[in-house]
Amino acid sequence: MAHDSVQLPCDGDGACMRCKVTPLAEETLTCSTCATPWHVACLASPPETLASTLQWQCPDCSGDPLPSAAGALDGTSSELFAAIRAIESDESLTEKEKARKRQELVSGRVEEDGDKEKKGKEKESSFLDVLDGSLNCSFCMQLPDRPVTTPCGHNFCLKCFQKWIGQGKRTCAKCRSTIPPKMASQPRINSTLVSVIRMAKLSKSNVAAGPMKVYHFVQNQDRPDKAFTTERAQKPGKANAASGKIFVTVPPDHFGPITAENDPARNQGVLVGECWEDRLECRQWGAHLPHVAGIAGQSNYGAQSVALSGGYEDDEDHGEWFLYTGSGGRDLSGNKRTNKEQSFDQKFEKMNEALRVSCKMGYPVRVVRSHKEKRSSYAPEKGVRYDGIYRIEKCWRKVGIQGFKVCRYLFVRCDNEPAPWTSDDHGDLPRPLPAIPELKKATDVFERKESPSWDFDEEDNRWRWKKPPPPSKRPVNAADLEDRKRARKAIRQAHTTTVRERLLKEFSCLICRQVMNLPVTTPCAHNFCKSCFEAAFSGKTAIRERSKGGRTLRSQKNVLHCPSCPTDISDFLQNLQVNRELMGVIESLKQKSEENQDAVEELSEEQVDESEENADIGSGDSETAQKTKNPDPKDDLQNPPPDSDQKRTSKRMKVDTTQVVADGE
DNA sequence: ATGTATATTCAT
DNA sequence: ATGAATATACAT
Repeated sequence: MAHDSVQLPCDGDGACMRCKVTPLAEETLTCSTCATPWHVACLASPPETLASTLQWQCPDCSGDPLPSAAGALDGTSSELFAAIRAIESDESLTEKEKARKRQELVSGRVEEDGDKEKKGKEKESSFLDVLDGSLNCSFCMQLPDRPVTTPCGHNFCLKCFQKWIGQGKRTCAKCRSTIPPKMASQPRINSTLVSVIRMAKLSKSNVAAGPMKVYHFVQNQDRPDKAFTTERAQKPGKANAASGKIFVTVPPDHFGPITAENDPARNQGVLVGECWEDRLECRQWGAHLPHVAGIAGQSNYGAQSVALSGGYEDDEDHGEWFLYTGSGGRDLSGNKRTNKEQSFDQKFEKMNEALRVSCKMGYPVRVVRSHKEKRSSYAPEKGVRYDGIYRIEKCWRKVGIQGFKVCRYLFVRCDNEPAPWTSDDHGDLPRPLPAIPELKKATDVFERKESPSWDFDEEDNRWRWKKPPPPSKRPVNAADLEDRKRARKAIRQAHTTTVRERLLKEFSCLICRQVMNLPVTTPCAHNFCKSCFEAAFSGKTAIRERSKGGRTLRSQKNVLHCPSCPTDISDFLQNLQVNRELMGVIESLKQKSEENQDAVEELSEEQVDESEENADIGSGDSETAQKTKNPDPKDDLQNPPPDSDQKRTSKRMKVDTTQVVADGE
């Protein structure tokens, strides 16, 4: 640990046992598990977001002393922070009252703004009561939908705010402060507030549905350590950077979400809401590979991802859907990398054609938004953010703002996780296409005729591959391949280790402590290797005496004790039988463990590729993966079932030994 | 193979 | 503002 490792909670008097100061209430954090108060300033890794604050566990309970990263909260957030903690630590409420308040939360309203259909009259939740309505949008008096926050610290729904601005108003509807032109023209969604509202709903569903629902939505505290860059890249900063290692194991032409199976580094996949510093770092996690270009794709195959970076002024972002402009049409001769001036028409070729193919096939297209997109309220404040899967529903050409033709694409979100800007507790549902006025003047309109590859499954209630994704045409580079092999090997070895451990634990000889060879089970139900057992009685066996025959036999017989207990097992010794049932179990377990080992060693590169492609089919939906996966026996080795088999066998073993014991007696 | 385009990034 | 390094796709 790089930081000071001493971490102590507050004592009975509320004083921090580390700095001896009694912190203010706002500086105290209570562990969600053990309810111990801690001084925030003395924590090695204080929670960085409000969401993580609510569920914060103290170092003792989490056992997870992550290095600290500065996570300064702005003024608005601090208010919220205090308000939320007020709910948490409201001592005027008994547990019963808290439960009742929670119940009210459960029955609280579902937030919908005026533009959508109201879902009946819903009463204010206790969450709002506690916050004193301070978060509410002053226009619709509801928790803000797509919240935006003015510099004067007042919150509104994006749509309410835009309506207000649209009426020519330039003062805050709540305090009459002047709204800066930038805020008026480019309101940005307050992601902290999104988290707060989402969290309120979480705590709601938490009470209603028992276990906390896990949302696959990340804030930056969940990000891994700084992405790797090559030595070369580190010298002059990120200019002239080599791209650095790609952490995920998807081929470059992989369509759809990047799932945990393809994330050996974190076993998590690329989650909606994940942010990166820049395009290079984004590339390292596979969300959008091109370092410069906005479209990733191949003209004869399809487009896998796009970046909304504000490079084309015709772009129009509505969050769940947007109008995207194709690339090209600009003279970039020389070493220019930016030239906003369009000097010729765009055509459906190269990347623009790749997008059209994805439209035609209904492929899932990953979307990242860059902070450079200044005109969109949905762009992140900084860096590049993964916003999930979209489909291209239509494309066409029109005359762009600069007078030359541009390719146009209607992107509509279709992800199973909620977008980073909504506080919804569910992903996208199929929605009607928006009306596009510019389509009236469009040429070369193209609409998908066939059924889309990625579509909503009404039974599963989620988006998934309805047709197999196109097979990867791109070889995976050797380094990646090695990574993948290593990752798989590690997983399998973890499994074989547990098999071994179980073998040792349940089937070890009480004498040599090894897995039994030719197991014998005594009437007193102790198990040994036959050889160990016999060796324990070498020179003492009664067998020889017996072979002499005669009446004195019984009286001559020695009393021989079981090596593990005082039971006389001399009779058993005289007719020593290997427990063949038990031996069978042990043999099969040993074999299984060895097969797994062999599988690790024998797996050729082709086989890795093959299984990787199979895994691709279900990416974004593990259940689908199961359904569509080839019934290749190797798959079983690669994804061994959980240890249900083992439990069964070990149970059977117990029955068997009882049988043996009964027989013996 | 070689050259060029591309919605980047950083230094000069 | 402008140039250089960089990776991918695609044309030559």
